[in-house]
Amino acid sequence: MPSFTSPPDPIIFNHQVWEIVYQVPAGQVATYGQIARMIPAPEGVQAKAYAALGPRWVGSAMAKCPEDVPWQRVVNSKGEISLRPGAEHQRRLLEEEGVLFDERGRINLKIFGWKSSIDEPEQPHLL
DNA sequence: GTTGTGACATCGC
DNA sequence: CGCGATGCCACAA
Repeated sequence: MPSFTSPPDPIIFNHQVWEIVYQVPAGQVATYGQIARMIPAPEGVQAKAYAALGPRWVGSAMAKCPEDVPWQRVVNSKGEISLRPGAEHQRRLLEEEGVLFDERGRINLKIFGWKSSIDEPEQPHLL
């Protein structure tokens, strides 16, 4: 199983990802892109490359996530559970946490989207 | 050495 | 809002 674009320090990066996922409270979900943006690009990695690969790095990190990590709370930007065996189980776990799914099996990120501290920029003034 | 793939995001119509 | 196409890196066979 390819690590899919492992950063210079995959161990460190994965740890960063897991640490963030740990911070996701039950009943809320975070997206791969959101998590990727919360982690600074490792040295030697172009910002553009990181922008394109960050989310996937997060994905690969989740592929190796320990059981302690609530990987179930990590979904794609569409608020949908990624294709993968056990998705039904994941959905069930989220429902147990109070996360509601649309008829299409998607989560309303407007409601259940995790509000990370650093990902919550100050609201711009509408001049 | 080449080919294929891999838990995604974003832009355009 | 939904669908289609594109971008980018590293590892494995």
